[in-house]
Amino acid sequence: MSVVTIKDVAARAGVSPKTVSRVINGEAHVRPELRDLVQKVVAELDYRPNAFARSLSSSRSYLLGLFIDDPVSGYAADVQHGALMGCRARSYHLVVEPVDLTAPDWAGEVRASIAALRLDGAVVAPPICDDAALMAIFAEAGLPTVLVAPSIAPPTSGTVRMDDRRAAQEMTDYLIALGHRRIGFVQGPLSHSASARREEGFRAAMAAAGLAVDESCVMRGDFTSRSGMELGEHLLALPERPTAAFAANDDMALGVLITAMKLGIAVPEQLSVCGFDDAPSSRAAWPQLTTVRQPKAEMAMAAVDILVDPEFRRKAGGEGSQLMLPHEMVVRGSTGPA
Amino acid sequence: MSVVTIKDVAARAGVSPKTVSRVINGEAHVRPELRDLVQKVVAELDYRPNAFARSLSSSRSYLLGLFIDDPVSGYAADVQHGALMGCRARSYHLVVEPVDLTAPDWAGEVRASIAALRLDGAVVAPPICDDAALMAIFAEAGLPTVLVAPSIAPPTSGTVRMDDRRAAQEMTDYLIALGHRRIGFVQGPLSHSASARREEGFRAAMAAAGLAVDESCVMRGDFTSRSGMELGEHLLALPERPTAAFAANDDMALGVLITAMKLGIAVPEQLSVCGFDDAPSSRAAWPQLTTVRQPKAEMAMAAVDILVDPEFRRKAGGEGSQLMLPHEMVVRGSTGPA
DNA sequence: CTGAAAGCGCTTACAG
DNA sequence: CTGAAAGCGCTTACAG
Repeated sequence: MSVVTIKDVAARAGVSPKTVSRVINGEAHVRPELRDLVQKVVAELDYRPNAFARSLSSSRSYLLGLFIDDPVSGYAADVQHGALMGCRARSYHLVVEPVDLTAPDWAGEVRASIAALRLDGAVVAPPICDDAALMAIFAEAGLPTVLVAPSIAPPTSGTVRMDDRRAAQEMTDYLIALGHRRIGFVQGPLSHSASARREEGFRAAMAAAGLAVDESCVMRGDFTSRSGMELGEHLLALPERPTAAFAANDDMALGVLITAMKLGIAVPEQLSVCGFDDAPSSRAAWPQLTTVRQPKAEMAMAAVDILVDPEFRRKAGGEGSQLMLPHEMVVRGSTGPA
Repeated sequence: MSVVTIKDVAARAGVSPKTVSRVINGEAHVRPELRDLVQKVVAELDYRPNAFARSLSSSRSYLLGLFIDDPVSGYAADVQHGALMGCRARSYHLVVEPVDLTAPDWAGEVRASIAALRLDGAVVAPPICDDAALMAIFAEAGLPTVLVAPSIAPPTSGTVRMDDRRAAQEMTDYLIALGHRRIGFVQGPLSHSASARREEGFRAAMAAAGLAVDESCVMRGDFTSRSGMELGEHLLALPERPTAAFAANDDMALGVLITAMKLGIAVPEQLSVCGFDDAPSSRAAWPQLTTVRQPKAEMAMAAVDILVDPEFRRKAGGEGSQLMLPHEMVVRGSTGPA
């Protein structure tokens, strides 16, 4: 049990607790010899500052909250991993707070966490980062907040995102370059702001290539593979079947893939299928899905950096910085020439 | 910003801070009228005890650590979700601590977390719950520790698990009942203790049915779908091809399924495939995988309960309790008559 | 550059 | 049943 306190270190080093505090926190104005001495004693005694005492007397908790809708999804896991790595690199700790906007007292629970834990900052994942009521709670608590892939950009400490629109456009350009002209699009749910941006990118690319979008080939899903399967049945039963299907996420693309398989439509020979996210399901499929890698972990890590590292924040554009991280097209076996 | 302190509540209620403290912590010996009055004031002022002050003066932090190998895996996500729900139900908070046993100073990082956060307890997920060095750190720190699905049962505060051996036996029984006699088995990696238990169950069922296990049909994978695909190629190229393949987890089963599909072997008509875990990948496949649902979230929630609820702990068998939670066979489309 | 004093917001013992 | 005192282990302001 670590029972070494700052007093023990001070006594052993023959200095005051305040000097030990200075050394630990890397403050200036300590003679080099003293600094070295204290550091030596700290190491010898294996002293670890009590985070609670620290945060009780200072205004910092060294704790960041990750507010997330559904911590079980693959998306959430990547975001969390990134946030975790960011915290670790900076000696912060991460408290994961699931937020269920449909629960009766979700707001009370969020407020309780903020108040009890004196969080130093919040990282908020989609889709809840688009909820105005939640944002209001953070603002009211004066909690520095960085949003990951939000739809809009409310006045928070910052946002980190990727260019969904452009990525969808690139994917569509790629399909067009393969010779596809009749391309089905499976939209994501309206509740996820990325849905709209991905659709915009798709339409922009089609328009730029002078291709008409047949609205009977555009249908709305809910990001589950089940909806992809159902919509796939409609799409593939169309009198004039599309030669390619682009789904707004991988799970739905997987659903389309499965339906094609059931119907005996060969992928990619008779139908190219592509998704978005580079989710685990994109690799579980066969053929593996062509998709867009979303820098989920990187976005979360950058969010942490903005929160705790003044220098990083400055470089990212200061308070309210809007960081855009690069994505990546991942071409696999599910797409081919028309 | 919540700046209401215990003093504010005490002053407004006309009692001492100590009385407020008693009410908040549900201690006995407070006159009902006073109790009601204090509770009313707490509600009015929206008072939230400062968790740090609380843990500084008491010995509790109201913080539990979830120590986990790879927070990105689907397994981890379920475990975490359960732990989170357990904490929420009891006003604890969860700090997720990834442990990479291959990192140079993982032990130092674990010690630092324990010391800085004064954790009240640790929930440890597989496979790291089988690491002796890690267990030694917890023991040395005097940290109550509950293991989820461990292989062995070192002297910790408790373990929560399912009966892997029996579940594998039931799955094998099921295949045998379907008429399968020649059954391939894809072993999990030796690093996961469950691998051995699942194999034992498979062999026990075969033996009980008087069936010989052809060792050429038993091969070791590493729990990835890639290994399942590779081993599937060997398995399905065998001169006497098995009519069923049982993989020690879903990802590998999925790999076998994909290989079968590539080779034009119909599932389940020509080959039954089943996995273990009820991972997301088991549903992403087509046909969907027959598998065993492992009560991952439930195990983690029970681990939290053992840690923080004396009554639950007593019911579970007191210190060092060994809790066994029920699993469930999930029969889907990937298995059929031989 | 260094330290003595006070205080963060609670709870633990101890009285009564 | 209730409260006054002391203290948890740090940091903040303030001196020097």
